[in-house]
This record gives sequence, structure tokens and C-alpha cells, in this order.
Amino acid sequence: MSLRYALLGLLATEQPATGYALLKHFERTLGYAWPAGHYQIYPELARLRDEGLIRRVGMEPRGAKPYEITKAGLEEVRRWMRQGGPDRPVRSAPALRLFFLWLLEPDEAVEYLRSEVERHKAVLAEYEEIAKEDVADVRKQRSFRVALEAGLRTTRARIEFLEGPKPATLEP
Amino acid sequence: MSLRYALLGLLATEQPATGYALLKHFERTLGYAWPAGHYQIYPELARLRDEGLIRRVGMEPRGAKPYEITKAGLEEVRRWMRQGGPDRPVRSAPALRLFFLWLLEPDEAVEYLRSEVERHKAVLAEYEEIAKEDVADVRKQRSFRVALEAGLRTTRARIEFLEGPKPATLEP
DNA sequence: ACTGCCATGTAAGACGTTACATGATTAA
DNA sequence: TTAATCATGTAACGTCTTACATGGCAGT
Repeated sequence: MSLRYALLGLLATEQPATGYALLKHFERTLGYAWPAGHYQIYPELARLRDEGLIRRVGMEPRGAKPYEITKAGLEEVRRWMRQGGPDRPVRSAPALRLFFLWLLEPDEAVEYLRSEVERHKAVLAEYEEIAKEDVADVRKQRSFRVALEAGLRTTRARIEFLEGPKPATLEP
Repeated sequence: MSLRYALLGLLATEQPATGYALLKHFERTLGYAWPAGHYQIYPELARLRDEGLIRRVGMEPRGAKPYEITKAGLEEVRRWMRQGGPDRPVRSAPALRLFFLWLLEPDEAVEYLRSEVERHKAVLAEYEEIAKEDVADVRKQRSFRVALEAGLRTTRARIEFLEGPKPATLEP
């Protein structure tokens, strides 16, 4: 049920937007917190429209359909922000693999941890790229910087952990 | 598809175990990385058995059915560990909410961040509890301590972030 | 003409959650 | 005998992924 709030939140931030424009936001930033593809976005927008939480406005060139959030939609997403959880718990396959590192030969485990460091460093580089580009500092967009900062910090913490002296713990 | 590897990994770690015993492991430790309920575990065990990755052994008091991993199962989970991703991306509703903090009044936002700190501190306390109890240090269980340490570190990083000076950023 | 990106949608299947359902054993 | 915990399962429903499918417009 979080996808709808992601869409409502984006539409509250950037008034009229097409499904495609929203998709690009997921690819660039939001997707790090809640990934979604076009196959999910278009049907959900139709549902939100049917429920009166968003509405179609005008028309754009290639059959693009811009939407804006309604008063009811804004109330709905605010309600979600206020009442908070309980949310679906987070699932992470990389975290799961840590439990079973002993199944690998020690050198394989070391190699695995190294590859994880690389993966995280790539993510970090993407975050830093976004931090550079995204100089927008109007009130509405400041939350994006808060979210970005959270991403930067936890990613750095993971890298620190992965580069620490754990491999030794995995010897026989 | 990660649930099956979680089950195979657990069965590799603790030889004969019933579905119920595995469930308890999810509740206590594994669930922080990959939650699962009995409604998922029992059908998946049946599938793994049909595929010859685990097998039934003996019987226990109240209709409990102990399983152990087969050679094929061990190979399968090792394969999963080696080849790594691509995994399904992580979804986090709390991370999503950070993007839309501006929808709340500044004092509500501060209150929300405070409640998140509390939630994370509660998780941290649970991790620390597990760290105390779980003194098992046989080879097979050492990976559990690695996973635990990862959880401790990222949770601490999030608390540090949430307690930092962000609220100011959210003023009008 | 062709390539690439813009832009939207659906169908089938995999995966996950909630609710329903049942019975065995132990401790108070 | 009653409550709690052990122990297993299924059905209906919701969400997510993969694959299929289509057309508009711009640049080369």
C-alpha cells in the first residue's frame, strides 16, 4: 500500500506530472526507498483517479496524461505521514547472506564481502551525483535532501562495516 | 525466491529441525533480514521436499516433522551464496516517508523523527539482547554474529542520523 | 527509413499477508 | 479444566515481476 503514497507524495511535491515523469523520479531518487516500474505506476494512477485522490488535467503531446493531486489526496497522504507504521518489514537478501557466510570457503567469503563493498560504493557514487545535481532548495524539495542524507549515511556505515576485520571471524 | 535459501541455510546450520523450530529462528534473528510466517514456511518446506533439497527424518511428539538438508540442497544454497545478486531491491516505508516530511507541520515532523529514533532504539535493544544470549561460537554460528554486528552498526548509524540537526532544514 | 526515447497499457504468474482451521501437550 | 504453547496446514486476497503489446515524435 505504500506505492500509492509515494505517488501522492510526488504529485504533492510537483504539481501536474505524467505517469512517465513520476516513473523517472522513481528511477532517479525515490526508487532507492521504494522501487516501482511503469507496470505498477499506470494502474495505480488509474485507481487513485477512480478514488478521487488525483485528477487528470489537460493534455500533453504524445498521449501523455498529466495528473494533479486533489484535496482528498493531500489529506490521505498527510494522514499516512502522521499515523506512521506499522509498515511491512524490510526484506534484504544481502543481509540474509551474511547469516550463511560460513557456507562459503573463507576465501570465497572474503571475495563476496569485497564485491558487496563495490556494490555499495557504486550506490554511494550515485547518491553523491544526485547530491551535486539536485541543488533545488525550495521548501518542498528539502525533504529530498534529508532522504538523500539518510541514504548516504547508512551506505557509508555499511561500507565501513564490510571493510572492517570480519573475514578473520570466518576462518575454521 | 530468497525464502527457500533462508530455510536451506538454517537447515544447513542446524541439522534436523521442524518447521516450527525454523519459524522461531525467523522470529528471533533471521526475520530482521527476511521475515516469514508459518503460512509461508510450511508450504515452502513441502516444495523443497518435493524437489529433493530437504528430506523428512524421524518423528517428534506432537505431529512435528523434522527435516534435514540433502546434498542437493546444500549445493543449491551454496550456489545462491556464490553467484550473489541480482536480488530484489529493498523497500522501506520509513525511508519513503523522509522524502515527504515537508507535508507535515515542522513540529509534527520533529515528533515523527523522534518516534523513529525510539523505534530504532527498541530494535537496537533487541539486537543487544541477542548479542548477550547468543554466546554460541561454534564455526557454523559465527556468521550469525557477523549479521548481528551489521544490524547493530546500521541501526546505530540511523539513530545518529535521526538525532542530528535535520529538523531545522524543515522550517518554512 | 531507422533508431531511440517518450508514453501508456495488460496478462500471467510468483510472492506475501490475513484470516480461517485444527489438533497435541504441558503447566496452573 | 482451562489457558498457553507447540505444531501444522489452507483459501482468499493483495502486491510485485516479467513479458507482451502499441503508438507518437525527434533526430540522423
